[in-house]
This record gives sequence, C-alpha cells and structure tokens, in this order.
Amino acid sequence: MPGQRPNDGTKKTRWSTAQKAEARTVKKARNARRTDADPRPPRREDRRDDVREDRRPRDGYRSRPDAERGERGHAPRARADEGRPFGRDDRGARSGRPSFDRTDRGARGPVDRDRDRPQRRPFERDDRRPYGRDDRGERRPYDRDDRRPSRDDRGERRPYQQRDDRGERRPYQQRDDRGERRPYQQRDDRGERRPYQQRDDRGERRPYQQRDDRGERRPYQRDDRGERRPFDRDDRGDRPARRPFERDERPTRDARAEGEGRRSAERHTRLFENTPTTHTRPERPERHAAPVTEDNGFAKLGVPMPLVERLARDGITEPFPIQTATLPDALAGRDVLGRGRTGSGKTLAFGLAALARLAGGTARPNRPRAVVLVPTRELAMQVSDALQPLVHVLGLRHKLVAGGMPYPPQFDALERGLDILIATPGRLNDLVDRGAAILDGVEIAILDEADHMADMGFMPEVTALLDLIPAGGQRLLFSATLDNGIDELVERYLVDPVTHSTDEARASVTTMAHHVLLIEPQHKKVITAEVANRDGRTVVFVRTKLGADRVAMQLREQGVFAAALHGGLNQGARNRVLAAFKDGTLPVLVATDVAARGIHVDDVSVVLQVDPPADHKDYLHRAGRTARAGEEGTVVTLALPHQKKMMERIGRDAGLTVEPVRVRPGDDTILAATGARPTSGEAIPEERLRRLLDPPRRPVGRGRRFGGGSGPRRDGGHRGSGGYGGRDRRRDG
DNA sequence: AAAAAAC
Repeated sequence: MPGQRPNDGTKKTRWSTAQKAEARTVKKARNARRTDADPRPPRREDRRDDVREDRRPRDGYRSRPDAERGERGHAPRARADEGRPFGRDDRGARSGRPSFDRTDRGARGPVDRDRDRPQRRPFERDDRRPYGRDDRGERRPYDRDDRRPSRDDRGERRPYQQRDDRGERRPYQQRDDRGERRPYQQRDDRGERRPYQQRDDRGERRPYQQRDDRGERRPYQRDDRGERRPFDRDDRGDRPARRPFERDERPTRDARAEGEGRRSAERHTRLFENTPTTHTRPERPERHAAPVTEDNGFAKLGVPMPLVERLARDGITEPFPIQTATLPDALAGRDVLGRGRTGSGKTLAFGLAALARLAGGTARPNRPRAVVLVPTRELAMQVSDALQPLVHVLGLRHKLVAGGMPYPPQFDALERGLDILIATPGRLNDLVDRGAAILDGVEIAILDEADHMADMGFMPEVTALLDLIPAGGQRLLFSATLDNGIDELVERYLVDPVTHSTDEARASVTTMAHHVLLIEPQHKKVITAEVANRDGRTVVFVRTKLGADRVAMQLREQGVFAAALHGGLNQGARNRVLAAFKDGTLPVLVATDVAARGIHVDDVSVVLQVDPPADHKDYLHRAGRTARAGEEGTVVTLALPHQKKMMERIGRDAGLTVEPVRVRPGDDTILAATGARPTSGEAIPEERLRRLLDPPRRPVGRGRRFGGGSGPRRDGGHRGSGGYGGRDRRRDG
C-alpha cells in the first residue's frame, strides 16, 4: 500500500512511553504470578537472604551447591564439586558421579530451564547428533575449506537464532559429521562434561587446537594467527615472541613529535592495517611521557606504582574526576556505583581498581578472578585493549571473551588461568555451560554500561552469570547514565554500595553543541547526505539494522562514502568497518545503537541522529561518541513533524537547552551547525565498499579450489550487481 | 518495539 508508509523510513508503529511501561508491568506481573504459584524450589529471588548471609570477607568464597545451580536451570555446568568448595578431585572418576545422560536431563532439564531462560530450547545441546545424519553423504571432508571464505563473503549474516534453517548448511555444532572424529562440542554423550582442561586424561585425545591427529592441518596454527585473526590480540602477553600489535610498540607521541613522524606513521599503518585497532584511551594532548613525579594524581589515590608508572609513560598523570571519585572506595574493596559523563574515563576507573586489587594473586585454571561484563563485542575489545598494558605490567593475565570469535583461543586462555576476563554475556554463559569458565572464584565483578546490562533483554543472561559468582566479592557498576533501572541489580548483588556521580547525567554544554532540526520527510535523505558530506568523521545513528543498511546505501548513492555497522553483520565485517572508520578510510559510519555506548573513536566531530533516540539516555550515549575527553563536537538530531513532541521531551530530559529549528535543504542553519555541503551526486562504486567489507584475500591456491560446490560463494556471480549482501534474505522483523 | 547478546 504505497503512500501509507511515511516516506521518511520510519516505521509506523510507535509505542508511547505509557504503552511500553504497561507492557513491562504486564510482563512483570506474569512472571511474578508464575513464581508465586510455583511449587518448585525457590528461585534466585527467594534465596536473596541466603546470599546476604553468605557475604563475608574475601576468604569466604565458596561455590554454591550444584543443586542450586540446577534449580536455576543452567545447562550441566561442571557439577563435580557437590557441596565441596574447591574440591573437585572427583572429577576424574566418571563412574562415581551422576551422569548427564539424556534421561537424567530430560527429567530435570527442560522445565527448569524454561523458567529462567525461556529463549533457550531445552534440549538444544542434546539435539546435536554426532552420528547418523541421514544426509551425511552430501557432505565432504573438504567442506571445511570453502566454509571460511564464504562465511565472510557477505557482510551480512542472519541472526544466529535464525541460522538453523539455512538448508544444507547446518549450525556450527552439527557440522562435524564429516568423519569419525567427534568434536569437542559433542562431549555430552560421554556421559558427563568435564571442564575443558581436564580432558587430557581421557587418553590420546588432546585439546582441540592440538589435534594434529585429524591429519596434517592445524586449523588454528599459531604461526599465522597474528595476521589473520584479529582477536588474538589478547594473547599477546603470553606469547612474547609474537607481539606485533603490542600497544607499547606503537610510536609514542614523543617519537612522532620529534620528527621521525613519517616513518613511524608508516610503521604504524603497517602494523595495524589488518587489525581492527581499538583505540580506547583518548590521548591526552599535553605532557610528555614523564617519570612519576611527586604530585602524580594516581599515586596519591593509592594506585600501585607499576600502574602509575605505566600510565605516566603514556602521559597520563592526572586522574579524571570519575577516577578520583571512585578509586579510593574501589581500591578499598567497596561496592561502587560510578556515574561519569561519556568519555570521562570510566574504563580506567574500574580497571585500575580491579587490577590493583588483583595484583600479586594467582589465577587457577578456568577460574577467572575478575569479570568485566560489557554489552557489545566492540566495547569488550576496547576495554580489553585499554587494560592490556596495565594488566601486563602487573604480570597478570586477561582475555577477551565474546561471540563471533573463535573458541580455541578463549579455551586456551581460560585454561592457562586468567586474572581478569572481559566478556559479553552470551559467550561467557556459553563457556560456563561448557565448563571452560568457572565463576566460583571471581573476586570482582564489574558491569560496564550497567544500566544497559539491566535492560530487559540483557538481564536474564547477566543475572545468570552474577548468580554464579560467589557472594562476598566486590561489585563495580559503571555507566554514564546510572538510573533506577539498575535497582534490581543493586539490590540483588551489591552490599552497601557507595555511589559516585561526578557529572550530571545531562548533555554537556561546554564542549558539545546540540541542534535539533525539524525537517520534512522528503528532505531527510538529502539533508542527511549534506551533513554527512562534511569534512571530518561523522557517526550517523539510525534506529534499525535495515535502516542502517539503507541510509548507508543512500549516502553512497549520493557520493558520500559510508558503511553500516550493526549487529547483523558478521564479526569480521563489524571489525573491518569499525577499523576503517578509525583509520580514516571511512569518513561516515552509519550505525545502530550497537555503537551508541562506549565506543571511542578519535575526532568524531559530528553525531547525526537520523532517527531520534528512544529516550534521553540513548541521546546522551549517542551524543557521547563526539566531544570525547574534552574535545569539541556537534550533535545534530533530525526530527520529523510527528517526532517533534517526542524530541522535545527527550531534549528536556537530557538537559538540552536548544529549541528545535525548522530547516530545509540548503539552509544556512545546517551549514553553520555542521559544515554541511552539497553532495557530488556521483555514486560511490559498490566495489569500494566491498573492498572494505570483504575479508582479506587468502593466498592464491588455497580456499576456493573446491568452490562452486556448496559454498555460499556460489553467488559470486552476483558480485557487482549492487547487492549489499544478504539484504534480500533478511526480513524486516 | 529495536537492538544487543552464543553457535
């Protein structure tokens, strides 16, 4: 029905705040009813009091009895320590323990699981059929070869929940019917699952990455890892021989300033060209790397000397307000709620505290001592990178654990023992289920973007993890917008927390200029393009993934080089897009709210919100992508007539003082605000986008030899036909 | 309702 849908690309169904609130209430009530009427053993909430009692000094960690875990419905986590704090010595003896055969699980699994994790299919893990695929004949051993290039071929992928129906291609776990070898995922049918590191005693079977017995190939050969596999960055500390991306080796500001600039810069480029660099810390403009002086602010706060010195090497000698405020309490071991404006140095605030408190300790295999939970993979990478140099000067180990990245390095790292684990909730839960991560030794739990982690969508996974972490440890919750949304988390997991709020959770007026432009729907496209066509880096925010793809495409059509970033892209594409934006090859990033929080890119001078944010918190977080660490920036929000009221409310809540201004294309207002300029109208060739999006080419003679078979690249014939891969396959949710 | 978060 053309004409019905507004021409502005917005969806028609809009929920008022009241409606949303009502939906929440209804849902809450439903859950409550279920609990009340439920004769089954008490849930987490009901055990809250126990948890409280359990809180005691840090020597008192204990693992919760497994019976309790079972109630919460987790998949068979390592169950060996029944009642015993750390004595898992019975693990080796399979016979002495209840086995997780299907009957066993069938009896207790599905119901319980359903309760806490309704989105999971109860028998998911058991559904994997190691043998006896009827269609086995179709699959050939070398399928593996064409899988990799083809997977990254298109920037797009379908959400993992939907990937099962792809037809001949089966999900990751089920792809292993290629031969007689059983993959590690299928350990279930051995009767139990042991933590990963203990499988050695089964005999000849070695950990996944060492399984040369499959043939000559070692899929995760270390030698070429550094180049091809961006996410191994975190292993650097453990492989001193290969540390091409060590932060410390980056040319220092001094070196550049002293005129070896060009060569240094070239080396810099070379070092990083294949790596999604995540430049986390705003470099402070002044000060040479200096030795620690008397008046070093961090030293005064009680930060250990090795950390202070390491920071000083980067010229970081004066703590930001949020750091000054939270560090004393955090170092003292208290639970802290920290709120500081976007870009104000929260990562370092909790990072320094955690590392200082971890210093000197030793991690046991698979039992991280501290966990940082973050809402997006990119943010996880960034936090990991930011902490990297500090972790290493203390001789500690850290690792990034998140979806979309290969398992083996994560298994490895966990097995070696980690002091600080940076994770997204989904993958960490996964690893816990696999027994590769055991959280009963976690002394410090940190939630970055805590209010977001308390959102309805995240909450179940987050609480599932927090429930596994023993009471008595320290909890740090940080965000730029800490509001009442986190009450439940606070009440449930924090003890006597102290709140530090260094900035108003309102829009900065000193370094950030805000503009709300009232526009007509038919002008949206061209105004967007003119603003995006300015000099400098621009982040464009849209509401949906599809919208991101569409706006990016429209920009390219009008001659502005832009690419979309959203959770529908595969991880490789996400990395490449973000890396290109960071290194300047991509001037315009069109993103969903995946990039709204935490992500730091230098010199983003304009944030353009093509779709208004959902609420004032989103406004502040999106806006916070510019004007980082004291720099200046402009935030422009486009509002259609029907969005005017909403935007006024959001602006009010966010502390904006500006009035919406009515503009049309070409108006001086826009020009003055952002440096907008007309576009060339000459479309950017799709090839250019593809170069950016496609995985680096593999060496000749590998990979596609068997191609043309079942590999998705068989659609290679469509290359150049303008498809922004996979769009046609996806459906509007 | 969207987005994000495991494979």
